[in-house]
Amino acid sequence: MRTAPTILHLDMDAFFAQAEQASKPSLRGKAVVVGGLGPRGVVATASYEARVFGVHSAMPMAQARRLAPNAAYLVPRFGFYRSISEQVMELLRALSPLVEPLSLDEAFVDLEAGGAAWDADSARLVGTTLRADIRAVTGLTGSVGLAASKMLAKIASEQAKPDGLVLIEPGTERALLGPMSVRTLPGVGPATGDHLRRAGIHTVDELAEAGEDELVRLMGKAHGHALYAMALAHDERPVVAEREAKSVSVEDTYDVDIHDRLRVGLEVQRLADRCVQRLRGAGLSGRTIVLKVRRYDFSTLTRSETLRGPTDDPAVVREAAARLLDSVDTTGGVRLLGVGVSGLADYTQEDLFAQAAGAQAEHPAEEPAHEPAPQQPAPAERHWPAGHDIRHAEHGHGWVQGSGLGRVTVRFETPDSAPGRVRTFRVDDPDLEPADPLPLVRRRPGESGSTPSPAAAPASAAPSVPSGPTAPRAPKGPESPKAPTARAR
DNA sequence: TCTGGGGTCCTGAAGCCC
DNA sequence: TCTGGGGCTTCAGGACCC
Repeated sequence: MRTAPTILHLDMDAFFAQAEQASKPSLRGKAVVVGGLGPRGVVATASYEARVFGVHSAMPMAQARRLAPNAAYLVPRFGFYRSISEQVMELLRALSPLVEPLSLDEAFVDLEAGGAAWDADSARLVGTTLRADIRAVTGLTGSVGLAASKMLAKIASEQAKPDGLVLIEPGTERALLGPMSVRTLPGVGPATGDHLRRAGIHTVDELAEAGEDELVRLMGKAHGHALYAMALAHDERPVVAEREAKSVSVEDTYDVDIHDRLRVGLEVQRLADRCVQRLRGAGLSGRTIVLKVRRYDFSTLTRSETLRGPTDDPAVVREAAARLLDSVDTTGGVRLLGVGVSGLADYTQEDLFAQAAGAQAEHPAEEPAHEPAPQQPAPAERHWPAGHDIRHAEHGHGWVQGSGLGRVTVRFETPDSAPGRVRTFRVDDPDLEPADPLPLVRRRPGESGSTPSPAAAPASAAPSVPSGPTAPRAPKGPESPKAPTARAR
């Protein structure tokens, strides 16, 4: 255990919601909820103004709408958030080569490894400067935790929220942790929390008093040992800059349960193709194919099959997924289907040749990621997702406030304008076109352009384009194909 | 109230091999 | 030849995280 609080944890405050507020002046100071807008959507992030009403992440959207009917409801724009995240990560990498991104809005930094800090005073100075730099470059606020271990740095940043900095002095950890709920500890969720509570363990102190043997008996070997170590504030995990992906998967929840077995089969084929696209985009192949089925009653089951060798052949993955589906009873309907590949391996030269040969016969997988889904409207009846940027030939830049019944309502404003006016158009108005997000902070003339600007980001303006394999990596790691959602706890 | 999507890690059962 | 046991892999499910 190091003796100086030189591990930094950065957590952007209500990241998605804050980014939307920064880009839309009329939403500043207002309740903003970002998440899926379908009947089965959940909240990805709620602004602090929305949290006052009890809205929080992972809550069903329908419930959020009941709690905060007047909030602005927006779909996530991952390309936009990713471009901001890259600016932030660049600032972190200037501090140390050891930066471990956890998601778009969170990362650990080993300040000592970068020579940026060596004691409490220097660490605090780095944290303060970093927060100011993030504000200057992105216009957004983030909270910083500083401690001698990852676990405590994360707990510190949680305490610092929103828009603050907390440093935990080495030597004070156990006194600080002791009275806290066991749920504070990473890895203790609802199930483990309940389990411990039933055993009469509520606080970290009680966890430590229970002793290692008792915790192993209660929670199993790995979890028991880990819990005991955390209770004593022991955490030697290093900050790891490069992480390799272990699996790649895609899944879809359907607005309405699917009962037709044929349709279930077709969806599984489509998911298999999408999964392979992601796999190939990451330059990977995999050996184990996993099918995931969530039934009408929310019961979830998985079936997997391990092949003799790794593959990135869409036909092979499709066939394996179909075989796995054969062993699943879907009567009653399914609400979610997913296809994943694990047991990943690097692309091999042989694979490349095999694909080249197969590609001529294999057209489906070569289609773009945004293959037209059957339910997608024809170009004539254009779809304008809430919150996305838009440009009008006469009125300029704005964003979609809502659409329906053949109309789209647009608010014309930019990040550095005053709150703008609202106008309504026909959805097929030829003067309207999707636009790229504008930078949140306007660069002054003569300023270096080394930092990527959100406007340079891949177009989230093309709303039907998912964060496919060719999109920039989510900052979980250079090879990680995942596009994590935000959090707001 | 009715629960997303993308991941990671762990456990336990079962089968296989030596 | 039979049995036991350890070690390994595969598979399914659960918990957790953002």
